[in-house]
Amino acid sequence: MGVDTRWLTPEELAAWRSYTTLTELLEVELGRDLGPSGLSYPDYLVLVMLSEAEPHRLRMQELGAALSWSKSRLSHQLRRMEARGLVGREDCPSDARGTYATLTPAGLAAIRAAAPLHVASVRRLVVDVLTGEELATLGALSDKLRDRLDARG
Amino acid sequence: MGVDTRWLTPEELAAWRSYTTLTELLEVELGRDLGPSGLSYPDYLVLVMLSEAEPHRLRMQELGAALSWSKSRLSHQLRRMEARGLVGREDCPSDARGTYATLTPAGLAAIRAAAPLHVASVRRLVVDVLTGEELATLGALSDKLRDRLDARG
DNA sequence: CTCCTTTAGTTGACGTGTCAACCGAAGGTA
DNA sequence: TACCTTCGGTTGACACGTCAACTAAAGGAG
Repeated sequence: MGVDTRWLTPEELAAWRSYTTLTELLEVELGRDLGPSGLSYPDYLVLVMLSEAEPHRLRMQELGAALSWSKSRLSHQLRRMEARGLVGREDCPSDARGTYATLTPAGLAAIRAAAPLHVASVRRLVVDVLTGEELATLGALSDKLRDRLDARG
Repeated sequence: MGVDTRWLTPEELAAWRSYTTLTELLEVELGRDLGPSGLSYPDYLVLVMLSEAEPHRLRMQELGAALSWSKSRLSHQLRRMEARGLVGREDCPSDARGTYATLTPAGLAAIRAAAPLHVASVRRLVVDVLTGEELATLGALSDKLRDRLDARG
């Protein structure tokens, strides 16, 4: 068994490589565009979540779930960001195990400065390159694949 | 200026987040599925390229171009793989600056063992989840975006 | 109350990837 | 010949992310 692998057809392989190559390039490019702001892409994602919360704080728990990040990834990321003064940590009164991640004034200023840059980057590289219909299709296909990922695991 | 940022519409934002979330999850999942083989995803990509070459070797140059990797990324990756005996390095006779990356017997054995695992993973997570038409659409959209990326820079 | 499992989060070691600085050879041009 | 730029590749410092081990509190079951 295992010997009878169903290899990918040339068409399947081509489509798959197109997709993976794109995502790798895109990630690098988005990160580079964000560079001038002094924020990395992970930094940006964290700050977006915190700035959308009211008040500007979230349990590590919720933050991790919203980003689909592992506990340890989040913990490391916040440690680095805390060292740079972008976020803070507070104990949770109602659950002694819990921790709130909070947005500092410096973090708020940073995300406000970076957001226009990032949006312009996303538009230039993706959103404005596709028609509305194409973008919707891309989103729908992504959702379909994601559902399967979540379902199985 | 810059103040008049064209923010993403809710539809655009939703599609964009679907796409990015998917790719993050997918990357983690593909890496995990490859785990039992002892190879990482980057390892796998390098070995695929070398095993497709005849004889089993490529100039760093070509390898980097084929993978769209930076020189330094490739150099680091090969150093680590060489230490594990998966690849070797040879001087290039015709250009004293050049280096060949070569596939060792251990590297060949590793890729032969890992390939069925990886293909099964790609099928399970992506290829077999979509219809042929959907997959082709995904590939075409990726190509379109990639063209724009290459064109601009 | 005691024990046990689950939940929340942190830490350390390690593989990965970026950037910038560097080195030596190749290939002009004067 | 000498000079100068480009090319091919390596290195070091540092940011990122995974896994596995760990601490400590919460929430049951007996």
